[in-house]
Amino acid sequence: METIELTQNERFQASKQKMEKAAYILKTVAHPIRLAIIDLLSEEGEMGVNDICKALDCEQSLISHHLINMKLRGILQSQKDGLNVFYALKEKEIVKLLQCIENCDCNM
Amino acid sequence: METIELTQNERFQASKQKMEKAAYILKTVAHPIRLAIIDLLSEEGEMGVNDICKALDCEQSLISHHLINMKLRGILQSQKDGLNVFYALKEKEIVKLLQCIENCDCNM
DNA sequence: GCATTATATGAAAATATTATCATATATTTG
DNA sequence: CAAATATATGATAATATTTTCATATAATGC
Repeated sequence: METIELTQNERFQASKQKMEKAAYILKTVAHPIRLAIIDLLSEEGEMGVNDICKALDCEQSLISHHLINMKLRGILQSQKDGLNVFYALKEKEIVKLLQCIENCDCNM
Repeated sequence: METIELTQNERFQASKQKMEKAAYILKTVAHPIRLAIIDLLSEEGEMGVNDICKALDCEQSLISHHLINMKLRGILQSQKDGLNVFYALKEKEIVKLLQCIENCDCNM
Protein backbone atom coordinates (compact mmCIF):
# COMPACT_ATOMS: atom_id res chain seq x y z
CA MET A 1 0.00 0.00 0.00
CA GLU A 2 1.41 3.27 -1.14
CA THR A 3 1.25 6.43 0.89
CA ILE A 4 0.10 9.33 -1.18
CA GLU A 5 1.17 12.79 -0.20
CA LEU A 6 -1.30 15.53 -1.05
CA THR A 7 -0.30 19.11 -1.54
CA GLN A 8 -1.94 21.80 0.53
CA ASN A 9 -4.06 22.73 -2.43
CA GLU A 10 -5.12 19.17 -3.18
CA ARG A 11 -6.25 18.77 0.40
CA PHE A 12 -8.20 22.02 0.14
CA GLN A 13 -9.96 20.86 -3.00
CA ALA A 14 -10.74 17.47 -1.51
CA SER A 15 -12.30 19.03 1.53
CA LYS A 16 -14.27 21.41 -0.64
CA GLN A 17 -15.70 18.53 -2.61
CA LYS A 18 -16.56 16.66 0.55
CA MET A 19 -18.50 19.66 1.81
CA GLU A 20 -20.32 19.99 -1.47
CA LYS A 21 -21.43 16.40 -1.37
CA ALA A 22 -22.57 16.72 2.23
CA ALA A 23 -24.47 19.93 1.44
CA TYR A 24 -26.09 18.24 -1.52
CA ILE A 25 -27.40 15.40 0.62
CA LEU A 26 -28.47 17.68 3.45
CA LYS A 27 -30.30 19.93 1.03
CA THR A 28 -32.28 17.13 -0.51
CA VAL A 29 -33.49 16.28 2.97
CA ALA A 30 -33.88 19.72 4.54
CA HIS A 31 -37.56 20.28 3.92
CA PRO A 32 -40.49 19.52 6.24
CA ILE A 33 -42.43 17.51 3.65
CA ARG A 34 -39.41 15.50 2.55
CA LEU A 35 -38.47 14.77 6.15
CA ALA A 36 -42.02 13.69 6.86
CA ILE A 37 -41.88 11.34 3.88
CA ILE A 38 -38.62 9.87 5.13
CA ASP A 39 -40.03 9.47 8.61
CA LEU A 40 -43.16 7.81 7.27
CA LEU A 41 -41.25 5.39 5.05
CA SER A 42 -38.87 4.50 7.83
CA GLU A 43 -41.90 3.36 9.83
CA GLU A 44 -44.01 1.82 7.10
CA GLY A 45 -41.26 0.41 4.94
CA GLU A 46 -43.06 0.98 1.69
CA MET A 47 -45.99 3.16 0.65
CA GLY A 48 -47.99 4.13 -2.41
CA VAL A 49 -48.05 7.74 -3.49
CA ASN A 50 -51.67 8.27 -2.61
CA ASP A 51 -51.28 6.90 0.90
CA ILE A 52 -48.37 9.27 1.44
CA CYS A 53 -50.51 12.16 0.24
CA LYS A 54 -53.29 11.24 2.64
CA ALA A 55 -50.95 10.67 5.55
CA LEU A 56 -49.35 14.07 5.08
CA ASP A 57 -52.46 15.89 3.89
CA CYS A 58 -50.77 17.20 0.76
CA GLU A 59 -51.61 17.44 -2.91
CA GLN A 60 -50.63 14.52 -5.11
CA SER A 61 -48.60 16.60 -7.50
CA LEU A 62 -46.53 18.19 -4.79
CA ILE A 63 -45.78 14.85 -3.16
CA SER A 64 -44.92 13.34 -6.52
CA HIS A 65 -42.41 16.10 -7.22
CA HIS A 66 -40.75 15.54 -3.86
CA LEU A 67 -40.68 11.77 -4.24
CA ILE A 68 -39.18 11.89 -7.70
CA ASN A 69 -36.64 14.43 -6.55
CA MET A 70 -35.50 12.25 -3.67
CA LYS A 71 -35.41 9.18 -5.89
CA LEU A 72 -33.30 11.04 -8.42
CA ARG A 73 -30.85 11.88 -5.68
CA GLY A 74 -30.58 8.34 -4.43
CA ILE A 75 -32.50 8.68 -1.18
CA LEU A 76 -35.57 6.72 -2.24
CA GLN A 77 -36.33 3.84 -4.54
CA SER A 78 -39.63 2.88 -6.15
CA GLN A 79 -41.37 -0.13 -7.47
CA LYS A 80 -44.41 -0.22 -9.68
CA ASP A 81 -47.30 -2.59 -9.06
CA GLY A 82 -50.26 -2.11 -11.35
CA LEU A 83 -51.61 1.36 -10.92
CA ASN A 84 -49.60 2.01 -7.81
CA VAL A 85 -46.02 3.05 -7.32
CA PHE A 86 -44.53 2.08 -4.01
CA TYR A 87 -41.73 4.15 -2.60
CA ALA A 88 -39.25 3.10 0.04
CA LEU A 89 -36.03 4.35 1.57
CA LYS A 90 -32.97 3.42 -0.39
CA GLU A 91 -30.41 5.18 1.75
CA LYS A 92 -31.33 4.18 5.30
CA GLU A 93 -28.45 6.08 6.84
CA ILE A 94 -30.58 9.11 6.21
CA VAL A 95 -32.88 8.26 9.11
CA LYS A 96 -29.95 8.79 11.46
CA LEU A 97 -29.92 12.45 10.47
CA LEU A 98 -33.33 12.84 12.02
CA GLN A 99 -32.26 11.08 15.19
CA CYS A 100 -29.14 13.16 15.30
CA ILE A 101 -31.14 16.35 15.19
CA GLU A 102 -33.45 15.41 18.04
CA ASN A 103 -30.69 16.38 20.44
CA CYS A 104 -30.02 19.73 18.83
CA ASP A 105 -31.13 22.96 20.34
CA CYS A 106 -31.76 25.92 18.07
CA ASN A 107 -33.32 29.36 17.95
CA MET A 108 -36.37 29.17 15.77
CA MET B 1 -46.62 11.20 36.25
CA GLU B 2 -49.72 11.56 34.19
CA THR B 3 -50.28 9.81 30.92
CA ILE B 4 -51.55 12.19 28.31
CA GLU B 5 -53.60 10.85 25.45
CA LEU B 6 -53.24 12.71 22.19
CA THR B 7 -55.86 12.72 19.51
CA GLN B 8 -54.95 11.63 16.00
CA ASN B 9 -54.87 15.26 14.95
CA GLU B 10 -52.71 16.36 17.84
CA ARG B 11 -50.21 13.68 16.97
CA PHE B 12 -50.22 14.82 13.36
CA GLN B 13 -49.55 18.41 14.36
CA ALA B 14 -46.79 17.43 16.77
CA SER B 15 -45.03 15.43 14.10
CA LYS B 16 -45.43 18.28 11.64
CA GLN B 17 -43.77 20.67 14.06
CA LYS B 18 -40.97 18.22 14.72
CA MET B 19 -40.27 18.01 11.00
CA GLU B 20 -40.30 21.77 10.67
CA LYS B 21 -37.75 22.16 13.41
CA ALA B 22 -35.54 19.47 11.91
CA ALA B 23 -35.80 21.05 8.46
CA TYR B 24 -34.92 24.41 9.95
CA ILE B 25 -31.73 23.06 11.50
CA LEU B 26 -30.78 21.06 8.43
CA LYS B 27 -31.32 24.06 6.20
CA THR B 28 -29.08 26.31 8.24
CA VAL B 29 -26.34 23.75 7.78
CA ALA B 30 -26.98 22.55 4.23
CA HIS B 31 -24.55 24.76 2.38
CA PRO B 32 -20.95 24.03 1.40
CA ILE B 33 -19.52 27.19 2.94
CA ARG B 34 -21.45 26.79 6.16
CA LEU B 35 -20.43 23.15 6.43
CA ALA B 36 -16.82 24.11 5.81
CA ILE B 37 -17.05 26.68 8.60
CA ILE B 38 -18.50 24.09 10.95
CA ASP B 39 -15.78 21.61 10.01
CA LEU B 40 -13.08 24.20 10.49
CA LEU B 41 -14.38 25.31 13.89
CA SER B 42 -14.75 21.75 15.06
CA GLU B 43 -11.04 21.32 14.44
CA GLU B 44 -9.74 24.70 15.51
CA GLY B 45 -12.13 25.37 18.35
CA GLU B 46 -12.25 29.09 17.80
CA MET B 47 -11.34 31.35 14.90
CA GLY B 48 -11.40 34.99 13.89
CA VAL B 49 -13.43 36.01 10.87
CA ASN B 50 -10.42 36.85 8.73
CA ASP B 51 -8.74 33.54 9.37
CA ILE B 52 -11.89 31.77 8.33
CA CYS B 53 -11.98 33.82 5.14
CA LYS B 54 -8.41 32.91 4.34
CA ALA B 55 -8.85 29.25 5.18
CA LEU B 56 -11.86 29.00 2.89
CA ASP B 57 -10.68 31.46 0.26
CA CYS B 58 -13.87 33.50 0.44
CA GLU B 59 -14.80 37.16 0.67
CA GLN B 60 -15.11 38.66 4.10
CA SER B 61 -18.62 39.90 3.59
CA LEU B 62 -19.91 36.55 2.43
CA ILE B 63 -18.35 34.74 5.36
CA SER B 64 -19.70 37.34 7.75
CA HIS B 65 -23.22 36.84 6.46
CA HIS B 66 -22.97 33.10 6.92
CA LEU B 67 -21.44 33.40 10.39
CA ILE B 68 -24.08 35.80 11.60
CA ASN B 69 -26.80 33.65 10.14
CA MET B 70 -25.56 30.57 11.93
CA LYS B 71 -25.13 32.48 15.16
CA LEU B 72 -28.67 33.79 14.91
CA ARG B 73 -29.92 30.25 14.58
CA GLY B 74 -28.01 29.00 17.58
CA ILE B 75 -25.35 26.96 15.80
CA LEU B 76 -22.42 29.28 16.54
CA GLN B 77 -21.42 31.65 19.27
CA SER B 78 -19.01 34.57 19.14
CA GLN B 79 -16.76 36.50 21.39
CA LYS B 80 -15.21 39.85 20.72
CA ASP B 81 -11.58 40.61 21.52
CA GLY B 82 -10.33 43.98 20.37
CA LEU B 83 -10.64 44.20 16.64
CA ASN B 84 -11.31 40.52 16.25
CA VAL B 85 -14.44 38.49 16.65
CA PHE B 86 -13.87 34.85 17.43
CA TYR B 87 -16.48 32.36 16.41
CA ALA B 88 -16.93 28.88 17.82
CA LEU B 89 -19.45 26.07 17.67
CA LYS B 90 -22.25 26.43 20.15
CA GLU B 91 -24.23 23.37 19.16
CA LYS B 92 -21.64 20.63 18.93
CA GLU B 93 -24.16 17.94 18.08
CA ILE B 94 -24.10 19.48 14.63
CA VAL B 95 -20.73 17.94 13.87
CA LYS B 96 -22.36 14.52 14.07
CA LEU B 97 -24.45 15.42 11.03
CA LEU B 98 -21.28 15.58 8.99
CA GLN B 99 -20.04 12.26 10.33
CA CYS B 100 -23.44 10.75 9.70
CA ILE B 101 -23.34 11.77 6.07
CA GLU B 102 -19.93 10.28 5.38
CA ASN B 103 -21.60 6.89 5.12
CA CYS B 104 -24.30 8.06 2.75
CA ASP B 105 -24.28 7.24 -0.88
CA CYS B 106 -26.02 9.57 -3.31
CA ASN B 107 -26.39 10.41 -6.97
CA MET B 108 -24.76 13.75 -7.56
C1' DG C 1 -7.57 62.99 15.82
C1' DC C 2 -6.17 60.26 11.67
C1' DA C 3 -5.00 56.14 9.38
C1' DT C 4 -5.42 51.29 9.55
C1' DT C 5 -7.50 46.96 10.30
C1' DA C 6 -11.40 43.83 11.36
C1' DT C 7 -16.03 43.04 11.15
C1' DA C 8 -20.96 44.10 10.20
C1' DT C 9 -24.76 45.81 7.56
C1' DG C 10 -28.08 46.60 3.97
C1' DA C 11 -29.72 46.86 -0.53
C1' DA C 12 -29.76 44.92 -4.98
C1' DA C 13 -28.82 41.41 -8.22
C1' DA C 14 -28.35 36.66 -9.26
C1' DT C 15 -29.98 31.99 -8.41
C1' DA C 16 -32.38 28.29 -6.60
C1' DT C 17 -36.28 26.11 -4.51
C1' DT C 18 -41.13 25.21 -3.80
C1' DA C 19 -45.95 25.20 -4.88
C1' DT C 20 -49.68 25.19 -8.09
C1' DC C 21 -52.27 24.09 -12.03
C1' DA C 22 -53.45 21.94 -16.07
C1' DT C 23 -52.70 18.02 -18.43
C1' DA C 24 -50.36 13.69 -19.95
C1' DT C 25 -49.54 8.81 -19.39
C1' DA C 26 -50.37 4.27 -17.94
C1' DT C 27 -53.10 0.63 -15.86
C1' DT C 28 -57.24 -1.60 -14.61
C1' DT C 29 -62.22 -2.56 -14.89
C1' DG C 30 -66.49 -3.10 -16.94
C1' DC D 1 -62.95 0.61 -26.09
C1' DA D 2 -64.63 4.01 -22.52
C1' DA D 3 -64.39 5.31 -17.82
C1' DA D 4 -62.00 5.45 -13.64
C1' DT D 5 -57.91 5.63 -10.89
C1' DA D 6 -52.95 6.46 -9.81
C1' DT D 7 -49.01 8.76 -10.88
C1' DA D 8 -45.90 11.81 -13.58
C1' DT D 9 -44.72 15.91 -16.07
C1' DG D 10 -43.89 20.59 -17.32
C1' DA D 11 -44.61 25.34 -17.28
C1' DT D 12 -45.38 29.12 -14.48
C1' DA D 13 -45.82 31.71 -10.39
C1' DA D 14 -44.48 32.50 -5.77
C1' DT D 15 -40.75 32.49 -2.45
C1' DA D 16 -36.46 31.99 -0.46
C1' DT D 17 -31.52 31.84 -0.53
C1' DT D 18 -26.99 33.36 -1.88
C1' DT D 19 -23.74 36.54 -3.55
C1' DT D 20 -21.93 41.00 -4.40
C1' DC D 21 -20.92 45.62 -3.64
C1' DA D 22 -20.62 49.74 -1.33
C1' DT D 23 -20.37 51.49 2.96
C1' DA D 24 -20.83 51.73 8.08
C1' DT D 25 -19.03 50.83 12.63
C1' DA D 26 -15.68 49.96 16.01
C1' DA D 27 -11.14 49.27 17.95
C1' DT D 28 -6.15 50.08 17.75
C1' DG D 29 -1.78 52.44 17.10
C1' DC D 30 0.58 56.50 15.92
